Amino acid sequence: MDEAAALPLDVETKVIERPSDHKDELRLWLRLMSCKMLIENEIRRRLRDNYDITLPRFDLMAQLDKAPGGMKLGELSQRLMVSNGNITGLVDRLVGQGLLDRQAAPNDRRTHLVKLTAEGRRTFRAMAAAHEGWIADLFGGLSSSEQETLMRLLGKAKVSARKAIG
Amino acid sequence: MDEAAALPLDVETKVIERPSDHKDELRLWLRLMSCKMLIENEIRRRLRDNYDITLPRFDLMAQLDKAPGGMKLGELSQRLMVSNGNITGLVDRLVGQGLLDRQAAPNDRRTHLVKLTAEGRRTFRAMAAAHEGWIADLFGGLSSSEQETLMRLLGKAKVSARKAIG
DNA sequence: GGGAGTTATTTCAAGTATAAAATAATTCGC
DNA sequence: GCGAATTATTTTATACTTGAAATAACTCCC
Repeated sequence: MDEAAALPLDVETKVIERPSDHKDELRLWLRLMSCKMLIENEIRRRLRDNYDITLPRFDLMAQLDKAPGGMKLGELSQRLMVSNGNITGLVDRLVGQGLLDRQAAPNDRRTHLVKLTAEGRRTFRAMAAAHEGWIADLFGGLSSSEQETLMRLLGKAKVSARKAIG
Repeated sequence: MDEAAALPLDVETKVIERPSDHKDELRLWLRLMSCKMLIENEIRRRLRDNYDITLPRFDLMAQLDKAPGGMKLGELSQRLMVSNGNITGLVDRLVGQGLLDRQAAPNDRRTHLVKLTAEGRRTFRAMAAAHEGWIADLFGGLSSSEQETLMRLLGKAKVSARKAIG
Protein backbone atom coordinates (compact mmCIF):
# COMPACT_ATOMS: atom_id res chain seq x y z
CA MET A 1 0.00 0.00 0.00
CA ASP A 2 1.08 3.57 -0.62
CA GLU A 3 1.09 4.44 3.03
CA ALA A 4 3.50 1.67 3.93
CA ALA A 5 5.81 2.48 1.04
CA ALA A 6 6.13 6.06 2.27
CA LEU A 7 7.49 4.96 5.61
CA PRO A 8 11.22 4.76 6.32
CA LEU A 9 12.58 1.38 5.38
CA ASP A 10 14.84 0.99 8.37
CA VAL A 11 14.04 -2.51 9.57
CA GLU A 12 15.27 -1.78 13.08
CA THR A 13 12.63 0.84 13.76
CA LYS A 14 9.89 -0.39 11.47
CA VAL A 15 7.97 -2.10 14.24
CA ILE A 16 7.87 1.06 16.29
CA GLU A 17 7.13 3.29 13.33
CA ARG A 18 4.37 1.02 12.12
CA PRO A 19 2.98 -1.14 14.88
CA SER A 20 0.62 -3.86 13.74
CA ASP A 21 -2.69 -2.27 12.91
CA HIS A 22 -5.79 -3.94 14.30
CA LYS A 23 -8.25 -1.24 13.36
CA ASP A 24 -10.28 -3.56 11.15
CA GLU A 25 -11.09 -5.95 13.95
CA LEU A 26 -12.00 -3.00 16.12
CA ARG A 27 -14.38 -1.65 13.50
CA LEU A 28 -15.93 -5.09 13.21
CA TRP A 29 -16.45 -5.21 16.95
CA LEU A 30 -17.99 -1.74 17.04
CA ARG A 31 -20.34 -2.66 14.24
CA LEU A 32 -21.38 -5.85 16.01
CA MET A 33 -22.16 -3.81 19.10
CA SER A 34 -24.13 -1.12 17.32
CA CYS A 35 -26.12 -3.72 15.39
CA LYS A 36 -26.96 -5.41 18.65
CA MET A 37 -27.91 -2.13 20.34
CA LEU A 38 -30.14 -1.05 17.47
CA ILE A 39 -32.14 -4.25 17.51
CA GLU A 40 -32.11 -4.75 21.26
CA ASN A 41 -33.39 -1.27 22.01
CA GLU A 42 -36.28 -1.78 19.60
CA ILE A 43 -37.16 -5.19 21.05
CA ARG A 44 -37.02 -3.75 24.55
CA ARG A 45 -39.38 -0.97 23.52
CA ARG A 46 -41.87 -3.33 21.89
CA LEU A 47 -41.86 -5.73 24.84
CA ARG A 48 -42.59 -2.85 27.18
CA ASP A 49 -45.26 -1.23 25.01
CA ASN A 50 -47.07 -4.44 24.12
CA TYR A 51 -46.57 -6.68 27.12
CA ASP A 52 -45.24 -4.48 29.87
CA ILE A 53 -42.27 -6.75 30.43
CA THR A 54 -38.53 -6.17 30.44
CA LEU A 55 -36.04 -7.89 28.15
CA PRO A 56 -34.07 -9.65 30.92
CA ARG A 57 -37.28 -11.18 32.25
CA PHE A 58 -38.33 -12.26 28.79
CA ASP A 59 -34.94 -13.84 28.15
CA LEU A 60 -35.04 -15.71 31.42
CA MET A 61 -38.52 -17.04 30.69
CA ALA A 62 -37.36 -18.10 27.23
CA GLN A 63 -34.75 -20.34 28.82
CA LEU A 64 -37.29 -21.87 31.16
CA ASP A 65 -39.77 -22.48 28.35
CA LYS A 66 -37.19 -24.80 26.79
CA ALA A 67 -36.81 -26.73 30.04
CA PRO A 68 -40.19 -28.17 31.08
CA GLY A 69 -38.62 -29.88 34.08
CA GLY A 70 -37.24 -26.61 35.38
CA MET A 71 -33.69 -25.35 35.68
CA LYS A 72 -31.18 -24.70 38.40
CA LEU A 73 -30.25 -21.07 39.01
CA GLY A 74 -26.64 -21.68 38.09
CA GLU A 75 -27.72 -23.19 34.81
CA LEU A 76 -29.71 -20.03 34.03
CA SER A 77 -26.71 -17.91 34.94
CA GLN A 78 -24.51 -19.89 32.55
CA ARG A 79 -26.93 -19.87 29.67
CA LEU A 80 -27.74 -16.18 29.93
CA MET A 81 -24.06 -15.43 30.57
CA VAL A 82 -24.76 -13.18 33.53
CA SER A 83 -23.73 -13.33 37.17
CA ASN A 84 -25.34 -15.51 39.82
CA GLY A 85 -26.58 -12.61 41.88
CA ASN A 86 -28.29 -11.16 38.87
CA ILE A 87 -30.33 -14.33 38.40
CA THR A 88 -31.33 -14.39 42.05
CA GLY A 89 -32.89 -10.94 41.71
CA LEU A 90 -34.60 -11.59 38.38
CA VAL A 91 -36.09 -14.84 39.65
CA ASP A 92 -37.27 -13.09 42.83
CA ARG A 93 -39.19 -10.53 40.82
CA LEU A 94 -40.67 -13.06 38.40
CA VAL A 95 -41.77 -15.27 41.28
CA GLY A 96 -43.37 -12.18 42.81
CA GLN A 97 -45.27 -11.67 39.55
CA GLY A 98 -46.54 -15.23 39.73
CA LEU A 99 -44.82 -16.18 36.47
CA LEU A 100 -42.22 -18.48 38.03
CA ASP A 101 -42.19 -21.17 40.61
CA ARG A 102 -39.14 -21.83 42.75
CA GLN A 103 -38.82 -25.11 44.62
CA ALA A 104 -36.05 -26.84 46.50
CA ALA A 105 -34.50 -29.74 44.62
CA PRO A 106 -35.35 -33.12 46.15
CA ASN A 107 -31.84 -34.54 46.45
CA ASP A 108 -29.66 -31.46 46.94
CA ARG A 109 -30.71 -28.84 49.42
CA ARG A 110 -28.31 -26.25 48.00
CA THR A 111 -30.09 -26.25 44.69
CA HIS A 112 -33.35 -24.61 43.77
CA LEU A 113 -35.32 -25.60 40.72
CA VAL A 114 -37.11 -22.83 38.89
CA LYS A 115 -39.87 -23.36 36.35
CA LEU A 116 -42.61 -21.42 34.63
CA THR A 117 -46.01 -21.49 36.30
CA ALA A 118 -49.01 -22.30 34.10
CA GLU A 119 -49.67 -18.58 33.85
CA GLY A 120 -46.01 -17.94 33.15
CA ARG A 121 -46.01 -20.39 30.30
CA ARG A 122 -49.22 -19.01 28.79
CA THR A 123 -47.93 -15.45 29.07
CA PHE A 124 -44.56 -16.33 27.62
CA ARG A 125 -45.93 -18.25 24.64
CA ALA A 126 -48.00 -15.26 23.57
CA MET A 127 -45.06 -12.88 23.86
CA ALA A 128 -42.67 -15.30 22.19
CA ALA A 129 -44.82 -15.60 19.08
CA ALA A 130 -44.81 -11.82 18.64
CA HIS A 131 -41.13 -11.59 19.48
CA GLU A 132 -40.23 -14.16 16.85
CA GLY A 133 -42.12 -12.14 14.27
CA TRP A 134 -40.37 -8.92 15.26
CA ILE A 135 -36.95 -10.49 14.91
CA ALA A 136 -37.85 -11.93 11.51
CA ASP A 137 -39.05 -8.49 10.52
CA LEU A 138 -35.88 -6.76 11.68
CA PHE A 139 -33.65 -9.23 9.83
CA GLY A 140 -35.98 -9.32 6.82
CA GLY A 141 -33.58 -7.37 4.61
CA LEU A 142 -31.16 -10.29 4.53
CA SER A 143 -31.67 -13.21 2.16
CA SER A 144 -31.67 -16.73 3.58
CA SER A 145 -28.20 -17.33 2.24
CA GLU A 146 -26.95 -14.11 3.79
CA GLN A 147 -28.52 -15.12 7.08
CA GLU A 148 -26.84 -18.50 6.81
CA THR A 149 -23.46 -16.92 6.16
CA LEU A 150 -23.89 -14.51 9.04
CA MET A 151 -24.86 -17.39 11.30
CA ARG A 152 -21.80 -19.35 10.26
CA LEU A 153 -19.37 -16.46 10.69
CA LEU A 154 -20.76 -15.53 14.09
CA GLY A 155 -20.32 -19.14 15.09
CA LYS A 156 -16.75 -18.97 13.92
CA ALA A 157 -16.23 -15.74 15.85
CA LYS A 158 -17.48 -17.47 19.00
CA VAL A 159 -15.06 -20.34 18.50
CA SER A 160 -12.25 -17.86 17.89
CA ALA A 161 -13.07 -15.86 21.01
CA ARG A 162 -13.41 -18.94 23.19
CA LYS A 163 -10.04 -20.13 22.01
CA ALA A 164 -8.43 -16.75 22.73
CA ILE A 165 -10.00 -16.71 26.18
CA GLY A 166 -8.62 -20.17 26.82
CA MET B 1 -39.10 -29.79 1.67
CA ASP B 2 -40.18 -33.17 3.02
CA GLU B 3 -41.68 -31.70 6.12
CA ALA B 4 -43.99 -29.39 4.18
CA ALA B 5 -45.00 -32.16 1.79
CA ALA B 6 -46.09 -34.30 4.71
CA LEU B 7 -48.60 -31.70 5.87
CA PRO B 8 -52.28 -31.80 4.87
CA LEU B 9 -52.83 -29.97 1.63
CA ASP B 10 -56.04 -28.28 2.69
CA VAL B 11 -55.46 -24.67 1.63
CA GLU B 12 -58.05 -23.38 4.08
CA THR B 13 -56.21 -24.55 7.16
CA LYS B 14 -52.67 -24.47 5.88
CA VAL B 15 -51.89 -21.13 7.47
CA ILE B 16 -53.01 -22.38 10.85
CA GLU B 17 -51.39 -25.78 10.48
CA ARG B 18 -48.14 -24.28 9.34
CA PRO B 19 -47.71 -20.69 10.42
CA SER B 20 -44.75 -18.93 8.89
CA ASP B 21 -41.68 -20.14 10.69
CA HIS B 22 -39.18 -17.52 11.76
CA LYS B 23 -36.99 -19.74 13.88
CA ASP B 24 -33.92 -19.16 11.73
CA GLU B 25 -33.92 -15.43 12.28
CA LEU B 26 -34.40 -16.06 15.98
CA ARG B 27 -31.43 -18.40 16.09
CA LEU B 28 -29.37 -15.80 14.26
CA TRP B 29 -30.33 -13.17 16.80
CA LEU B 30 -29.51 -15.45 19.73
CA ARG B 31 -26.15 -16.25 18.24
CA LEU B 32 -25.39 -12.58 17.71
CA MET B 33 -26.22 -11.93 21.34
CA SER B 34 -24.16 -14.79 22.71
CA CYS B 35 -21.20 -13.82 20.55
CA LYS B 36 -21.44 -10.30 21.88
CA MET B 37 -21.75 -11.46 25.50
CA LEU B 38 -18.80 -13.81 25.23
CA ILE B 39 -16.48 -11.10 23.94
CA GLU B 40 -17.90 -8.28 26.03
CA ASN B 41 -17.56 -10.18 29.30
CA GLU B 42 -13.92 -10.92 28.53
CA ILE B 43 -13.16 -7.31 27.60
CA ARG B 44 -14.89 -6.11 30.73
CA ARG B 45 -12.76 -8.47 32.81
CA ARG B 46 -9.50 -7.41 31.19
CA LEU B 47 -10.28 -3.70 31.54
CA ARG B 48 -10.99 -4.20 35.23
CA ASP B 49 -7.97 -6.40 35.92
CA ASN B 50 -5.47 -4.31 33.93
CA TYR B 51 -6.76 -0.77 34.23
CA ASP B 52 -9.40 -0.83 36.94
CA ILE B 53 -11.95 0.77 34.66
CA THR B 54 -15.45 -0.25 33.55
CA LEU B 55 -16.51 -0.85 29.98
CA PRO B 56 -19.11 1.96 29.84
CA ARG B 57 -16.50 4.47 30.97
CA PHE B 58 -14.02 3.17 28.43
CA ASP B 59 -16.59 3.40 25.66
CA LEU B 60 -17.48 6.94 26.58
CA MET B 61 -13.84 7.98 26.61
CA ALA B 62 -13.38 6.33 23.21
CA GLN B 63 -16.03 8.61 21.75
CA LEU B 64 -14.38 11.68 23.25
CA ASP B 65 -10.95 10.69 22.00
CA LYS B 66 -12.31 10.98 18.48
CA ALA B 67 -13.63 14.49 19.16
CA PRO B 68 -10.77 16.75 20.21
CA GLY B 69 -13.11 19.73 20.41
CA GLY B 70 -15.37 17.95 22.87
CA MET B 71 -18.90 16.66 22.52
CA LYS B 72 -22.33 17.56 23.76
CA LEU B 73 -23.96 15.12 26.16
CA GLY B 74 -26.79 14.44 23.74
CA GLU B 75 -24.30 13.57 21.04
CA LEU B 76 -22.68 11.03 23.36
CA SER B 77 -26.06 9.58 24.19
CA GLN B 78 -26.85 9.14 20.49
CA ARG B 79 -23.52 7.63 19.56
CA LEU B 80 -23.46 5.19 22.45
CA MET B 81 -27.18 4.47 21.93
CA VAL B 82 -28.03 4.84 25.59
CA SER B 83 -30.37 7.16 27.48
CA ASN B 84 -29.60 10.75 28.42
CA GLY B 85 -29.72 10.13 32.12
CA ASN B 86 -27.19 7.37 31.75
CA ILE B 87 -24.67 9.74 30.18
CA THR B 88 -25.15 12.30 32.94
CA GLY B 89 -24.13 9.77 35.56
CA LEU B 90 -21.19 8.36 33.63
CA VAL B 91 -19.83 11.83 32.92
CA ASP B 92 -20.25 12.80 36.57
CA ARG B 93 -18.14 9.88 37.68
CA LEU B 94 -15.46 10.41 35.03
CA VAL B 95 -15.23 14.11 35.89
CA GLY B 96 -14.86 13.04 39.52
CA GLN B 97 -11.93 10.85 38.48
CA GLY B 98 -10.28 13.81 36.75
CA LEU B 99 -10.46 12.11 33.36
CA LEU B 100 -13.08 14.42 31.86
CA ASP B 101 -13.68 18.12 31.76
CA ARG B 102 -17.21 19.52 31.54
CA GLN B 103 -17.74 23.12 30.49
CA ALA B 104 -20.74 25.20 29.51
CA ALA B 105 -21.01 25.89 25.80
CA PRO B 106 -20.31 29.53 24.92
CA ASN B 107 -23.43 30.22 22.88
CA ASP B 108 -26.05 27.92 24.40
CA ARG B 109 -26.41 27.72 28.13
CA ARG B 110 -28.43 24.51 27.96
CA THR B 111 -25.52 22.64 26.44
CA HIS B 112 -22.46 21.32 28.15
CA LEU B 113 -19.33 20.38 26.27
CA VAL B 114 -17.40 17.42 27.58
CA LYS B 115 -13.82 16.57 26.65
CA LEU B 116 -10.95 14.44 27.86
CA THR B 117 -8.49 16.09 30.21
CA ALA B 118 -4.79 15.71 29.42
CA GLU B 119 -4.68 12.91 31.96
CA GLY B 120 -7.83 11.41 30.50
CA ARG B 121 -6.33 11.35 27.05
CA ARG B 122 -3.08 9.85 28.24
CA THR B 123 -4.90 7.21 30.26
CA PHE B 124 -7.26 6.37 27.44
CA ARG B 125 -4.56 6.04 24.79
CA ALA B 126 -2.74 3.45 26.85
CA MET B 127 -5.89 1.45 27.46
CA ALA B 128 -7.02 1.76 23.86
CA ALA B 129 -3.83 0.27 22.49
CA ALA B 130 -4.24 -2.80 24.68
CA HIS B 131 -7.96 -2.98 23.93
CA GLU B 132 -7.33 -2.94 20.19
CA GLY B 133 -4.93 -5.83 20.60
CA TRP B 134 -7.41 -7.83 22.66
CA ILE B 135 -10.13 -7.43 20.06
CA ALA B 136 -7.76 -8.44 17.27
CA ASP B 137 -6.83 -11.46 19.35
CA LEU B 138 -10.43 -12.47 19.99
CA PHE B 139 -11.34 -12.20 16.30
CA GLY B 140 -8.05 -13.74 15.21
CA GLY B 141 -9.65 -17.00 14.10
CA LEU B 142 -11.37 -15.27 11.20
CA SER B 143 -9.53 -14.57 7.95
CA SER B 144 -9.54 -11.03 6.56
CA SER B 145 -12.07 -12.00 3.97
CA GLU B 146 -14.31 -13.56 6.58
CA GLN B 147 -14.02 -10.41 8.66
CA GLU B 148 -14.91 -8.37 5.61
CA THR B 149 -17.97 -10.48 4.91
CA LEU B 150 -19.07 -10.32 8.52
CA MET B 151 -18.63 -6.56 8.49
CA ARG B 152 -20.71 -6.25 5.33
CA LEU B 153 -23.52 -8.49 6.54
CA LEU B 154 -23.73 -6.75 9.91
CA GLY B 155 -23.97 -3.49 8.01
CA LYS B 156 -26.78 -4.93 5.97
CA ALA B 157 -28.50 -6.14 9.13
CA LYS B 158 -28.33 -2.61 10.52
CA VAL B 159 -29.88 -1.18 7.38
CA SER B 160 -32.56 -3.85 7.50
CA ALA B 161 -33.36 -3.16 11.15
CA ARG B 162 -33.43 0.58 10.69
CA LYS B 163 -35.85 0.17 7.81
CA ALA B 164 -38.10 -2.11 9.88
CA ILE B 165 -38.03 0.36 12.75
CA GLY B 166 -38.96 3.15 10.38
C1' DG C 1 -40.99 41.27 22.79
C1' DG C 2 -43.95 37.72 24.74
C1' DG C 3 -45.78 33.34 24.85
C1' DA C 4 -45.98 28.53 22.64
C1' DG C 5 -43.44 24.99 21.38
C1' DT C 6 -38.95 22.76 21.12
C1' DT C 7 -34.43 21.18 22.71
C1' DA C 8 -30.67 19.91 26.23
C1' DT C 9 -29.88 18.16 30.34
C1' DT C 10 -30.85 16.55 35.05
C1' DT C 11 -33.43 14.19 38.45
C1' DC C 12 -35.96 10.33 40.14
C1' DA C 13 -37.56 5.65 41.04
C1' DA C 14 -37.10 1.19 39.76
C1' DG C 15 -34.75 -2.38 37.72
C1' DT C 16 -30.53 -4.73 35.99
C1' DA C 17 -25.66 -5.97 36.53
C1' DT C 18 -21.21 -6.91 38.52
C1' DA C 19 -17.53 -8.68 41.84
C1' DA C 20 -16.58 -10.23 46.09
C1' DA C 21 -17.75 -12.08 50.45
C1' DA C 22 -20.81 -14.90 53.06
C1' DT C 23 -23.69 -18.92 53.83
C1' DA C 24 -24.93 -23.43 53.42
C1' DA C 25 -24.78 -28.08 51.66
C1' DT C 26 -22.33 -31.71 49.23
C1' DT C 27 -18.39 -34.68 48.00
C1' DC C 28 -14.17 -36.80 48.52
C1' DG C 29 -10.12 -38.73 50.67
C1' DC C 30 -8.60 -40.84 54.31
C1' DG D 1 -17.33 -40.44 59.92
C1' DC D 2 -14.31 -36.26 59.94
C1' DG D 3 -12.36 -32.39 57.80
C1' DA D 4 -10.91 -30.08 53.52
C1' DA D 5 -12.15 -28.74 49.26
C1' DT D 6 -15.85 -27.89 46.21
C1' DT D 7 -20.37 -26.39 44.65
C1' DA D 8 -24.90 -23.64 44.71
C1' DT D 9 -26.90 -19.79 45.99
C1' DT D 10 -27.56 -15.39 48.43
C1' DT D 11 -26.08 -11.12 50.17
C1' DT D 12 -23.80 -6.75 49.90
C1' DA D 13 -22.01 -2.63 47.95
C1' DT D 14 -21.59 -0.21 44.00
C1' DA D 15 -22.31 0.88 39.33
C1' DC D 16 -25.05 1.04 35.18
C1' DT D 17 -29.46 1.66 32.77
C1' DT D 18 -33.96 2.90 31.66
C1' DG D 19 -38.32 5.76 31.07
C1' DA D 20 -40.65 9.48 32.61
C1' DA D 21 -41.03 13.83 34.75
C1' DA D 22 -38.88 18.11 35.82
C1' DT D 23 -35.98 22.08 34.85
C1' DA D 24 -34.02 25.36 32.14
C1' DA D 25 -32.80 27.67 27.93
C1' DC D 26 -33.55 28.45 23.23
C1' DT D 27 -36.36 29.55 18.81
C1' DC D 28 -39.93 31.22 16.28
C1' DC D 29 -43.94 33.39 15.11
C1' DC D 30 -47.18 36.93 15.45
